[in-house]
Amino acid sequence: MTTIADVAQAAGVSISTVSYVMSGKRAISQETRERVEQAMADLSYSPQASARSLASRSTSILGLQAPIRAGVDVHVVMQVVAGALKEARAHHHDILLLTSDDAAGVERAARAGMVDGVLILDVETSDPRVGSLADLSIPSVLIGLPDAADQLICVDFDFEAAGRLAAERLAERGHRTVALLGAPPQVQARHTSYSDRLTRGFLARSREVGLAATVYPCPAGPGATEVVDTLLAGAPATTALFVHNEAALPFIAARLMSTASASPIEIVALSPAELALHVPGVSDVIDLPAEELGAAGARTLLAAIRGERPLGPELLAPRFAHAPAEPATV
Amino acid sequence: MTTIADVAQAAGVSISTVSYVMSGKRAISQETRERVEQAMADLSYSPQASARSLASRSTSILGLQAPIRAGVDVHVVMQVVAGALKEARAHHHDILLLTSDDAAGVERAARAGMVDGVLILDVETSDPRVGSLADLSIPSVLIGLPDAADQLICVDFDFEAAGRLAAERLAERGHRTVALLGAPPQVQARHTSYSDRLTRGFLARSREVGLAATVYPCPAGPGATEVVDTLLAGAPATTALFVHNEAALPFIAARLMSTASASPIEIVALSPAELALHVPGVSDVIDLPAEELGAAGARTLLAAIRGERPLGPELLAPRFAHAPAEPATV
DNA sequence: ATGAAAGCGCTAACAC
DNA sequence: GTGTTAGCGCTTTCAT
Repeated sequence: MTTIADVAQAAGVSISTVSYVMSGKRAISQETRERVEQAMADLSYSPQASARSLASRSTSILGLQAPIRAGVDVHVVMQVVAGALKEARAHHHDILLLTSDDAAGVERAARAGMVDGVLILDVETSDPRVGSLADLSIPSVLIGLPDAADQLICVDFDFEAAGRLAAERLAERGHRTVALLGAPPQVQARHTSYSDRLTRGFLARSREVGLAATVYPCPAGPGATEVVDTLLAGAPATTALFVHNEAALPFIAARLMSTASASPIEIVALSPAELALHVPGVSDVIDLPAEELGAAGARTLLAAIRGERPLGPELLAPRFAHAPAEPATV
Repeated sequence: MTTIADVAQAAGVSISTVSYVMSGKRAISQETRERVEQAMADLSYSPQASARSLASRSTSILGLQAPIRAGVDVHVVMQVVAGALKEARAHHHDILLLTSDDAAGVERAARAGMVDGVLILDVETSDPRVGSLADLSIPSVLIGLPDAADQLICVDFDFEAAGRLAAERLAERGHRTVALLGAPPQVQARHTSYSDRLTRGFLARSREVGLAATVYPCPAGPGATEVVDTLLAGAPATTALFVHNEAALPFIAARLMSTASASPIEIVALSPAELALHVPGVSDVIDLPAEELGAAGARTLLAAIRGERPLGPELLAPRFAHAPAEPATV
């Protein structure tokens, strides 16, 4: 195992010089720097993380608590994690996986000094995990928007704006009676923040633009088919659907296409773009930028670790995944 | 921040005594142990991971390289990760997420002494990542079975046996012409080890039991419907399907049910049990024990870190997810 | 059964 | 611009 002392000796300098070459925290002459870098390469030296961390009191590791829970879309979670990981690595940080749904795990990692900060995914409206977060010695960032968000750093997709955007688009298209097919029942029952906000935005804007709107929870998979049938039976005037449920979307679309009807029912989906763009029957997709969300969370956490505090929650604005049907010149 | 010195002082003992109380590496009198434990609790002491790791030259962290790649079933990956994480935590270890598909990342973490071992998921038949693994200073365990598996520790589901088991079951049921609907085209093209092994076992045993069997790659989602149509058109004698593709399964099942036929086509699925058990039209499910696989991988890695070497690859035997349709008394 | 002390490999004052 | 050195908080010999 090569140590910093080996490198120093090989380069004919002191160990602090080697250290400063690595950190860039003080000026080094061009010549010395080159000798040191050559020595590091020759010896294929890697600094020891634990020693560095003990001396510097920081780890270059972010804790990540991701949920593995019923109804949570694993695809979205994976993408958020991928985005966070990518961003973290881009800033020379690693990610330690913390057991899901376990406030104690976060505390343990924080107190053992294993991580410089924690990123917490899929936070619920009243999440039991947020309580202990405030008196942690390290910063934390939530992806999600809990009730007690005031004193916490939060990053999320702007679900409320997405709901409004969908209502506007449906109204523009001339619809009068629409429905929101949302998250699975167990997610709605938990009052997951995003589901509530989406609904609120959709209903509010629908009212403003004169849209009659109803909301249905929707199970993933083939079960979605029944919901569609129930909906069409109960509200036959419905001419368009706003679907926020990637796992149900193909089934809903398939069901609508097989249901012969005078005017086909239109679908606007909120989903990761690549999952919904090619589902036949979906006319518009509001992208759920999962990877970007993870990256934003990591970026904000890194900023917090540096001591920067954001002013309020950071909400990613909704966007349609492809250009609207109107001419691009508008 | 409380240190071991604070605890020692509070308990009126030396630092080493506190250390030995924690590690249990030498005998401590009942009385002393209690005083020390009391002091640790009073001060709510957590040992500092980096200091411990620097002194002991081990981290209690497992590196985990999980793929986030086209065609890989995210649900299965998540379950494997969950199983590994659970097992690791049960043995007081943590998990560091390593960037996917990046041999350099594994090396970096190993050489920086960030992890005591690495667990590598979804290894392909000829995986570029396995080359550098052998001359790492720390042990590694593959979940998957690459070609050059001889010198590497591998854990996997026994896909070949699962293929045979499916063929046997279909033959028992009286079928004569069957088909395997497998992984998405891009996975098969990569010659992912498991896909090959499943096919091999299925075809070999089919031949032995007099089954005419064909293999079709199968895209996830609605695209699967077309494959079913193609198959039924090309081989109308087909009376049963063996499906290994969770994401396509509901679509395949739905398609078969809508295709009115004299005798319905039977489906045996290989899938995580909870995903397939309740899909209508699926008669038998061979469970893909994803979580167990992750746990087995972690367990084997922990054993390897302790210095134990297994003799050959560890293959989890396939099992039907629920009791066969025959009377339980048989 | 317990204590003293020498490191582990690095960072960051404090020199010059 | 570079070197010296005192820690960082633990584990683990070596003593007793």
